[in-house]
This record gives sequence, structure tokens and C-alpha cells, in this order.
Amino acid sequence: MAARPTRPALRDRYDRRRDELVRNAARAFARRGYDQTTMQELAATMDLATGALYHYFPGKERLLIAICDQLMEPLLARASEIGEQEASPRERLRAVVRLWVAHVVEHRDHMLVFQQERHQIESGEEWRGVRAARKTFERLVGDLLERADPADDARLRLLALLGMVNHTAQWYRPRGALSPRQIADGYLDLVLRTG
Amino acid sequence: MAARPTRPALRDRYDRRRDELVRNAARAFARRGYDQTTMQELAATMDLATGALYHYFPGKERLLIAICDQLMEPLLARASEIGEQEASPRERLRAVVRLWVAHVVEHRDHMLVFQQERHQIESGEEWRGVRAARKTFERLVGDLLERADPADDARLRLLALLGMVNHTAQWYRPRGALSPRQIADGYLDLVLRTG
Amino acid sequence: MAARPTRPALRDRYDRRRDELVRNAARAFARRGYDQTTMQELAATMDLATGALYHYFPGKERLLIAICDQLMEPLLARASEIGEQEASPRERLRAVVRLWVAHVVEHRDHMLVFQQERHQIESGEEWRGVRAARKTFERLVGDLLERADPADDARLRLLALLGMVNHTAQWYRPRGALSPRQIADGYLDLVLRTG
Amino acid sequence: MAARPTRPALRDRYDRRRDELVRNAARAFARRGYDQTTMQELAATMDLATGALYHYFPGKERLLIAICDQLMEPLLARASEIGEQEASPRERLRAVVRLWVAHVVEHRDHMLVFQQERHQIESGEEWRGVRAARKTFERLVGDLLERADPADDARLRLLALLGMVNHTAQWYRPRGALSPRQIADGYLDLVLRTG
DNA sequence: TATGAATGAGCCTTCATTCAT
DNA sequence: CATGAATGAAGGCTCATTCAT
Repeated sequence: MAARPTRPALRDRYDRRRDELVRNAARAFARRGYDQTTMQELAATMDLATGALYHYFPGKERLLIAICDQLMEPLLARASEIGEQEASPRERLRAVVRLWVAHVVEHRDHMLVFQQERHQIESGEEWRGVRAARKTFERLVGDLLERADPADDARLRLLALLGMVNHTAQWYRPRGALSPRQIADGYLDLVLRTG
Repeated sequence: MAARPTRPALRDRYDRRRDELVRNAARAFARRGYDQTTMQELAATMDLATGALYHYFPGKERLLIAICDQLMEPLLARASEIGEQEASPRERLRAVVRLWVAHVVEHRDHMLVFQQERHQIESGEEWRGVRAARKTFERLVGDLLERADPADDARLRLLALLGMVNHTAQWYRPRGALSPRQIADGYLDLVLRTG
Repeated sequence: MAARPTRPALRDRYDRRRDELVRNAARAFARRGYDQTTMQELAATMDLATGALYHYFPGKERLLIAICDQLMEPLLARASEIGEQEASPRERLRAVVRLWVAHVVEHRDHMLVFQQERHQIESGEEWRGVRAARKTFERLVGDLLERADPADDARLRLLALLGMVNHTAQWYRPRGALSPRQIADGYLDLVLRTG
Repeated sequence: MAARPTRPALRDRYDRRRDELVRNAARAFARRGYDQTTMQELAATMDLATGALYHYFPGKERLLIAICDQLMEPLLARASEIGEQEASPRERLRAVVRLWVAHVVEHRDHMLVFQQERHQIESGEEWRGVRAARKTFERLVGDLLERADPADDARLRLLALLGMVNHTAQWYRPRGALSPRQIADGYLDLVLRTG
């Protein structure tokens, strides 16, 4: 794999191109599955020669990791910011869930890949980072939920929330009846019992 | 592929063996992924010669379909029975959700495979039956939910319920803190607002 | 392989059955090709279990040899008889060619198999007998031709005659315009210039 | 399969290589039979990796078709030219038969394969072109024969001619007693009775 | 950086043959 | 003699990866 350029102009171009490739790969993987999508198909979709993919990713698996990173990193960054704001736990929770749902519907393909390739993510050294990111995010949401509405069944509610939000990727359609924000608020209504 | 035997004694043995193979395959696919599990690995796991698998399934994909059938058929059958009972919608909904959660945790591997191979299930002629079964089940739950607790956001609640129950396969561990029944009731508490 | 029975009644039944199987195999091989016809297909066609074939033939190749034998042995036997008759060479040649053409059209499938599997026949120890039979027959025809109409180009005429007669299997249809006898006489008209 | 290159230099190299591969395959198939020759054997013979064959042919059967095309196309092209010349039918027939015999002995392997795989050629959609080419050629020869020497048994003579010429592939050896031209003329002597 | 032909290990599937019943 | 499930070696084909240009 060619190294990432150091000169800023080239580097930016490289980074933008790489991001674009990751997004395209997410779409392809979501549609046909990771294993059933060939590197040559990917390259063709992206108007690239087969070998050129290897300038950006040392192998197919690293491309998959890149998809997960592209999904998790901005989500985690912005959620952390919200988590550290001064607002009440309940307000921060609402902000996080809105962000989260918006992120999910904007990265539907990433989410679907993320779910489909669960078995890969769950084992293997190179997936450590992705696993850590997910855990961190879940803990962040869990903490906010616990503090926003303490209850015996806090854990079950967290798990339910994770389930419904992640599942959103499977049914959400742009221009549907509900906006991401409405969806997020709807979920919160279910999870937060006290008024 | 050898045909299913017609003599009852042989046929029963055949059916039991086939069911066992499907269960084993579900486990393997859930762990390593469908594409990354080879037919020879499967055969070895099941103490079978490679070719013997093809006495039961005409190909790898049909084995995957069989997993989905083994998951959906009994669930759909028993849920339909409940749906036609005389009890109130709310009671029937509770019964269905309890059945459903119990089924999910008892078929965790099947569920994980079902989710991982979403992209295969969603396209292709031979998957029509599986898609129909899922749709039927979802409609059944949706109807009960609507009648148990009419509300503006019935659809979102259904989708939330689907998300949380299905997601259960990813975190449930036997001998955990919560029994399937408690989980089911917990979910119902979230979804049914009017007490 | 079970041995050929010794008791006459059983032995005859066995032989008749075996002959029938060989004929059926010839048909199947002629249609789908030797390698592309499976032993299980053969067995099914003959209303037999797969394993039963091995009571009659120790393996697939021996079945192929049996087809060649069923083709060559009666032809060679009757041609030899004719060759030793007292008639003139020309009359004997005519008799042999008529026999030959009649045999070819009656064993079209055998002939087609014989031609298709030329490469197998031409090498391998177990094919020695078949090769010898063909050579013997060709020599017999060649001798008669030479003596019926001596000429410089006797060899080429023999080869031409072999070509046209064998080729007959590829176009002859029962109830066609020409009877086997007419065909044979037509061939002789071409090959015998004098007279 | 990689596409045929468009740049002239590369395309020529590709075409030459492909032709070479087809010729080699014809040799191998003629010797060991189509089904008994593996793609890996072929590749090894041609100093190629297994997968490289698939840059030139999408599958084994297409390779077989290519052999038939390599046999029939130039023959048909040149025979058509001759058929449209101004010479007498008899002269044109002689020219075509000489061409034909020369072609057969120069493509012995192709011919043997063509005959051995008759059953494949005769059925299947992708063989339509090959069947058409054969029919066209046979009709061309038949027309010339009919006009060169009208007779009641024209059809039988055509079939005899087809038989002998095609059969030539099975006995001709380079540096044998007869040149292709002598063989062709010998065949014509048999088939043309008058003059 | 980009290309795309070439590599070759590996997988799904087939099928001749065996053998317990 | 008959059965037919089981065996397991082998073949056609794919595809992630490399590298000469």
C-alpha cells in the first residue's frame, strides 16, 4: 500500500478520495454482502482499476474496518461532546439519541454492514478498536439513561433502546412519514417512563 | 440429492438427522459467518463426509434457507394459534411476545444468522417463502399491538418492538439476570403506555 | 461384483439382463456422452438401485467395454463366416458390407459411443481386445476389397469405405428414404470401379 | 473473464495467445478426451496459472466451442470464396474438397474433438453457431456435388463424401504415402462416376 | 499513483464406488 | 441379488492479492 501523502494538498485529496471509497464500499457491502462483493466489483463501481484499491487499503478486511470507523468515530466524538455539556442528564440523553438516530439513518449502509458482519467484529485483534468504540458509546448512553431515569430495569431499557435505534437502519426510508428527530423522540417516550 | 425416504421409520430418522444438521449449521454460521464457513468444515463438525451433506440439502444456500425455516415455521404456527384465541388483544399480545422472546433466546444462532444474511434474504426467488413468513409474523404482532393499545404512533412502537426483541439474540445469555419471560414483560411495559 | 451364476436358468436370466443393461447404457452414452452420464442416472433409467449395476459390471469403464463388445463380437463372428464362404470375393464383399451397414444402423448408439470414446479405446490395457477386434474386422474387409477389385489405391478405398459406413450411424434414420441394403449397395458402387 | 483489450497492440497479443491456447486445448482434448482433461492440466501444459485460462474463456465449454470455431470459420470462409468463383461446378468441387482435406489433416485434433463431442454440439443453445456452420458447409458441398454430377443418389454420395473426408482425421499421418491433395483427388474419383 | 493481467490457493459440488442391511 | 446412504477424492471456477509496466 502506498503511504498516505504528507504534502497537505495531496493528503487532503487522498483523504477525500478514501472517504468516498469507504462510502461506496459500504453501499456495496450492504447490498450484496461483504463476502459476496469482490474487490474487482468494488473497483469497477468506483471507476478504479483493481489494484488501485490497494493504494488506499492494505486488504479487504481493512476496508471493512474503515467502514466501521467512518460510522463510529464521528458519532462517538459528537456524543462525547454532548455528554460533557452542562445540561441535565435527560436533556443530554435526548440530544444524544437524536444525534444517534440521525447518524443511523444517514449511515444506513454502514449500519447494515456493521450488523451483518457482527461475527467478524467480535473476534480478531484488528477489530479491537471497533469493539472499544461500540462499548464506549453504549456505556455513554447507558450512563445518561441511568441518570436521566433511575430504575430497576435500567439495563433492559438500555438494551431495548440499542435494539430499536439500530433496527432503524432496516426500515427507515428518506421521505418517510417520520423524521429522524420524531423517531428519536418516539423512542425516548418509550424508554423514559416518568414524564 | 437423495430423496427424502418414504418409509415412515426411515423418514423419521432422516427428518431428525436433517433437523440436527440445520441446528449445527446455524451455530457454525452464527460464529464464523455464512460465507466463511465451508461445507467441509460443516461436514466435519457433524461427523459426516463432505458429500453426505448433499443428501439433505441440494446446496449451501438451501441449508441457509432451512435455518430460516426452522426459525420461522414453529414461531409462526404457535403465534397464529395464539392470535386466534379468545382472550383480549392485550393478553394475546403478551402471550405472543413471551413466546417470541423465548423463541429468540432459544434460537439465538438462527436469529443471528437471520440478521447477518439479511441481504440474501431480501433478494432472490428462493427466499420468497422466508420473506413472506417474516411479513406475516410482523403483521400479526402489529395487529395485536394496534388493538391492544391504539395510538398515533402504533407503527413506530411496532418497529421499536421488533428492534428490541430481535436484538435480544445479541446480548441474551442463559443464566443471566433476566428470564425470557421477564424480558418479554419488560418490553411490553415499554411499548404499552396505558397501564 | 457378484459372479455370473453357474446354474443355467439363473445364468440365462443374468445374461439377458446384462445385455439389456448394456443396450440401455449405449443409448444413454450416445445421448449425453460417457463422462457426463452418471452411474446413478444409468441405474435410475434401468429401474435399478445404484449399487446393483456393480453386480453386472465391476466399474464404469467395463460397462463401456461391454458396449464395444456387444457391437463388435456378433459383427466379427458373422463377417468371419461370410469371409470363409465359397462365393467370389466380390459376392462375399457385398455380403459383408450389407451385414456391416445393417449392423451399424441397428447399433447406432453403440457406434456413436464407439466413435466418441475413440481416445479411451486407443490406449489402455483393458482395451486391447476391442482394438484387436476392430483391426481384425478392418483387415477382413480390406482383404476382400483387395481381391474383389485389385487397384493401386486399394488402401485409400478401404479407408473411404470405413469412413462412409461408420459415418452412417450419424445420419441414418429408420423409415428414411434408403434401406440399409440400398445404402450398402450404394457404397459398393462407389468403391468398386470396375464392373 | 477479463475483456478483450481494445488497444491494437494488446489486442493482437491477446488474440494470438488465445488462438495458441485453443490449439493446445484441441491437442489435449483429442488425446485424453474433453471431460478427462482438467483445466489445471491444460493450464500447466500451456505454462499458465489455472485462473489465467479464465481470462480467455469464461468456462471450459466455451473453450470447446472456440475449438470448433477455429476449425469451422476459416474453412467456411475459404470454401465460400471458392463456391462463388467462376469455374465450372466440377472444378469448384475439386477445389473445395482439396481445401477441405487439407484443412482436416491440418486440424486433425480439432476434427477428432469435433467428432468426439458430437453429443454436446448437437444440443444446447450455445452450440447453435457451430451447428449452423456445419450445416452451411455441408450444403455448400452438396450443391456443388449435385451440379457437378447430377444423379439419383446424390444425397448418398454427399453423405459418403462427408464420411470419408471426416474419417481422414483418424488415419492420416504426416509423411504418409499420400498427400492431402492425392487423398482429395482419390475421394473425388470415387464420388464422381462420370468422366 | 494507476493499471489490469496474472497468480494460485481454496471452495462448492459431483460422482464412482462401497457396504451394512 | 438388491438397496441406497455414505464416502471422499477431484474438478471447475472464483477472487484477494501482487507486480511489471
